[in-house]
Amino acid sequence: MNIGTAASKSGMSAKTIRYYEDIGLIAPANRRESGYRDYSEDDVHLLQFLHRARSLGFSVKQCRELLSLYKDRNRASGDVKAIALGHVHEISEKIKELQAMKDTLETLVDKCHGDERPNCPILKDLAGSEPNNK
Amino acid sequence: MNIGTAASKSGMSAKTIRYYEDIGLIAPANRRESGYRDYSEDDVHLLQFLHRARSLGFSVKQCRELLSLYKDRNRASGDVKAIALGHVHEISEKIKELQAMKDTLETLVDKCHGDERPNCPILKDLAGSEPNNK
DNA sequence: ATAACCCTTCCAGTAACTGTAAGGTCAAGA
DNA sequence: TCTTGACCTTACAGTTACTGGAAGGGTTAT
Repeated sequence: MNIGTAASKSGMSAKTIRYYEDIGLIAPANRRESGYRDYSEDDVHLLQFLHRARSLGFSVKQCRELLSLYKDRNRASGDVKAIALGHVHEISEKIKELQAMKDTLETLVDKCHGDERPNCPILKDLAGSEPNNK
Repeated sequence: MNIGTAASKSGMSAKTIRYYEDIGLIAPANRRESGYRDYSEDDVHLLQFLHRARSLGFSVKQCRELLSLYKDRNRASGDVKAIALGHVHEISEKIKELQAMKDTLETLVDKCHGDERPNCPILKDLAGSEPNNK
């Protein structure tokens, strides 16, 4: 099948598939005489794997590791678990960070009357303790 | 003061300050005869504003808006509040997304025995309903 | 004077694509 | 058969917000 078909079956764009080939995340596709890339169901399956992993927030680098473990019939389940756990940790940290930002901003927004008057607590906070109306 | 001093006072790197000047987020600094950039306390204050805004997750583009509101003595508090609220919304969405990822991954990790056997539920999930041990 | 450290500009690299341009291929309808 | 439109190709630029490094000049203290 053509790249467009493989793209819609796997959920990613044709652009992305070519990109993954470019960076060596996936092997170069077979080519027809016309030069068009030609994909099998197995190829699509691999693309789906990648799509799912990326949508779960694994980086391309992590996908590379997961792929090599996926392709290795003797891989240890523990290796995969370690990658996943590491990733869970990263995600937790990111959530904490965002939550802290959100809390701060919500506090500021609450304090802001949000009318036409120029006195804004949000700007005051950003400007620090000693606002400077240059 | 030199850029290094302004950097440590404001909490950002000298590189970043030059970069902000480059992209026009801040005005070009005054120069000494030597060509060195020269910063005043007011400049540092502006840099601190930016540092705080960036650390709260505002994009550079949003910082540009905030800055122009900050410099405008007649700005409406409501404009600032709108930007902040929009940003809070973005952050909330991001948190939801990450939380969903984390939940999925934790479920998978729980199912994984994590030993030396190659049968891994995480890879199975990534591979979809019809695993293919090519 | 010499070391140590600061500053300058400029170019490249990062992550993971997306957009665009210029051109070749394919299938279906007039 | 010709044409139209959808699809494919490569290659290069742009995105975000910086960071790293090279090559070279300025400043300060000993």
